[in-house]
Amino acid sequence: MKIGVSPDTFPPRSHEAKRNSVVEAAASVFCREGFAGANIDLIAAEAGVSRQTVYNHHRDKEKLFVAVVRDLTERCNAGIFATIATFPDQPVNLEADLIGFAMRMNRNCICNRDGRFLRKLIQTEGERYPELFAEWREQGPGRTWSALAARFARLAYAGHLAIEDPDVAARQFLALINAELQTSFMLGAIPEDEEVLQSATNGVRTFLSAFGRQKSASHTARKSALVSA
Amino acid sequence: MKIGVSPDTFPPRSHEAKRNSVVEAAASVFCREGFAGANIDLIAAEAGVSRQTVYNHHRDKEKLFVAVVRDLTERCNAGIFATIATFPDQPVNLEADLIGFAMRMNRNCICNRDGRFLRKLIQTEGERYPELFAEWREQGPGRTWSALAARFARLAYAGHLAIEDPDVAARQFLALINAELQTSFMLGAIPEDEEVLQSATNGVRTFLSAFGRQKSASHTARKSALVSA
DNA sequence: ACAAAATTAGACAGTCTTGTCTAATTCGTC
DNA sequence: GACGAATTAGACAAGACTGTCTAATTTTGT
Repeated sequence: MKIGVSPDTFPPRSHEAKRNSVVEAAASVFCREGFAGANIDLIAAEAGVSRQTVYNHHRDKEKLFVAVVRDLTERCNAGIFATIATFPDQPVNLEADLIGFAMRMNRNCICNRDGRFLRKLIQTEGERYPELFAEWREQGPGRTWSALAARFARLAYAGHLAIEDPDVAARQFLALINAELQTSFMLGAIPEDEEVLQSATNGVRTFLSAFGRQKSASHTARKSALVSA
Repeated sequence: MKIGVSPDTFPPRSHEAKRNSVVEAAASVFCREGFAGANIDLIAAEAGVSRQTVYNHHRDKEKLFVAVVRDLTERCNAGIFATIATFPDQPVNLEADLIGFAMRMNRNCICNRDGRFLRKLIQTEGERYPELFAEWREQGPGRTWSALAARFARLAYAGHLAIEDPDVAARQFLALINAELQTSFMLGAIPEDEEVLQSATNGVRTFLSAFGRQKSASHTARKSALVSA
């Protein structure tokens, strides 16, 4: 097929490009419909590919599902580590810097397409593939949490925070910055930027009230600084 | 109801009891297999009832699903309100009382059967039934969060806490006490009592570090009080 | 005990889905 | 341009599931 003359004819794609199309379409359909409800014909159509091509690349539905989860896990972990690399080790304005970091974490790792998809697949099919998700658990939460904990430990060592257990603090940091987004996450919705910013801001402020050294960020003194929705 | 004579013969159950059996079995199967993967024959078998009886009580699969969600929503809300009624309005030992409340919340509302099932159904099928889950959202998180916020506002008014926005504090309280259970929740696992206690204890301590009035609960002064896993 | 209502097992048609197969077409590469 | 590999559309068998129907049995209310 030569470059499309008509507007609805797409240029041909390579072998690898088709493989990726299939995995992406499969991720979308598995998330929407669940494993049992996902229809291979629909995946093929959504990938712009024939059904036989799906079976050529991935032997059967189950292998395709595993490929989807591995792919998402890998990309999500890469994104999380890339974002953790932007952690404010030498903060200028600790509150502002942590809010910025929280926003990057939310936008690039938790609320983006891959993050939402992976979370939903783990939630819906986690019990069906124990070994697959044990693998995710080790490489995902296990390593990313301790990487984040190390950054917080560094901040504490430099005297910016008073943290006793960095692992606990890291988990609580993540919990706090997402505290107001739980309902959206449950329903699979994509929260608005404003919501994300508000949740991150309120979360970081409470985090600093608990772990900050100077009392400037204390709750009793920040009445006028509340985020206006 | 006559007691069964032979050990593997169950006594007959009333019309209503069978209806409940069906809804309970359906909740279990919908959660395990998803809506598309749920098999009516399996639900009937698990309920100890014939397939036709399922169709007699609930016209079709979709109606049955809706009945399951409404039932779970109602029971979960009742449980949450009953638990909120045990909130420590006149705390003796604020930390211990809040940890106790957090444990009740977790055990009776979040980690119990109904809570896990409802959460999973919302996560997996929420997008398919927008109006049904909008209803849950209003009656569940909407009302329970503000009820909890009212209790925190009362504690603040009585001088036990320094809270600026009770709604934010309530959401952050819930986020903190579950901060260490997120991975278990994702995989649908039932966390051990020890895990729940540790998460609740660490969460309440951080909450009090941020919102407490007296500095006795401050992070810098509680090194020796850390929960031993 | 009797009549009405509910329940049961099983058969059944209709639909859908998976995974295979084939023959024709297109693509990548030399 | 030509050859081998990849892709395509479509048919196809095998199986699973939903929802209906029937005839027999059991339960419930009176």
